[in-house]
Amino acid sequence: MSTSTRKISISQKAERRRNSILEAAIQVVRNGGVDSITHRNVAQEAGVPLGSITYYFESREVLITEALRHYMRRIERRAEKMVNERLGRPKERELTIDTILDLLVETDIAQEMCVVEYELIVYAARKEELLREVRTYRLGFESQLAAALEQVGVPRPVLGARTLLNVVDGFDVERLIRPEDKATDLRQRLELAVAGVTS
Amino acid sequence: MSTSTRKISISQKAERRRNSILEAAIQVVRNGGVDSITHRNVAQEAGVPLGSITYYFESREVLITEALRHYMRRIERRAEKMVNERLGRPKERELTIDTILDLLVETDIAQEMCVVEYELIVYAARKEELLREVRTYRLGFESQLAAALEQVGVPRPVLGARTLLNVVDGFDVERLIRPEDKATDLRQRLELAVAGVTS
DNA sequence: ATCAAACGTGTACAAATGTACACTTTTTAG
DNA sequence: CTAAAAAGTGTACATTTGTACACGTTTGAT
Repeated sequence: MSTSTRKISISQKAERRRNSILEAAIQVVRNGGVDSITHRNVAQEAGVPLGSITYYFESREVLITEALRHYMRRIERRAEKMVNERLGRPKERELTIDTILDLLVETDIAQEMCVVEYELIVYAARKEELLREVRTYRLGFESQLAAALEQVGVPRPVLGARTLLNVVDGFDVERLIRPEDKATDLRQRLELAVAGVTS
Repeated sequence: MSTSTRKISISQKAERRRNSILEAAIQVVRNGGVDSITHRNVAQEAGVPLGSITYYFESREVLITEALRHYMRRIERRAEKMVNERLGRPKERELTIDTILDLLVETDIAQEMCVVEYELIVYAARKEELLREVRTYRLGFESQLAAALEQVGVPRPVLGARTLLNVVDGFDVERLIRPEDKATDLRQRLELAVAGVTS
């Protein structure tokens, strides 16, 4: 049994090391974009020797793909956590359009996130397999939002969800271009769009 | 006089050659992204010798920047032309929300365009000077749309314009991920959003 | 304790890249 | 027509890149 726990703890250590490389890779993307993901950059950022990168990832493309997958999973976890916190006690306060919008705005707060998000999309646009994963990653948010909208009694929840998410995406793109803008403005625009959605 | 015309025609020729390199560079971006802009790729695409690239552009970064500028100017011209065609005879039919939406949808038709557009934005996000130019490039559309909305009597034209453009951007991003979708869907979403804008 | 096997690292190398620059070709002035 | 100057091109090279792989180190069974 001691051997098995030892084994597990070792593979856990390796797992952590692998993860820290992936974290470093995402950080590199944030700072310099996907094309600045090089073995040497990532190794330096992660504080591991060059050889470790090729040891844990068989090629640069795999490293990039895994890093972007890692990013998607992290965002999914964060979003899930936020939904639970916000909508955790369904009987205390009932679901309203307002809480849905709050959720959208607050899930979106991570300004540094959107940089990686669009790097991801632009990169994935040319990689068939990764693109499929990005599709389901984003479809997840869409269907969650659509379900929430339906619950609130919105006439065409799917179309509504898509439109609202379009506004969020467009806002994020705009924020890439005008980093100074605050997220409060997003709330206004969502309210504007939601007026059409609810009618 | 013959000398001067000769001079002009030569510099025109050089200008055309430069332009064809820029066109080739944009084509390369379309196919493989900004990072596939290499001297050799662009030279091959343009059908010019390698040395010509360094001759016309002092560095790779300048080449990329100029190519993206070239792209922006082309889109601006195209949009202007489309506005003129659509709204050219102001007395024949008056401006309505519907014609504005038509314009937005039709200006957006170029699916291959959006690939370059977001490559541009993601690249420019890290280059201060180019970013400023992208800002004014996009502010141009925003203020034109806002003016049109105001003319139609929309209460908050600037906020409305931003929101509608967000929908368009979001739709384009979505189209990067789901290339099969048609632009008819964009119309529906804009109608949804516009219901909020006009109220 | 020992040794094989898995794990991890440092180095070396081939390929690709940006760019300098010697060179040829074309243009222009006298 | 001729020579100087400008325009354009081909080549060579230093640098950066991904990656292979020989080598040391740690782990686990006996």
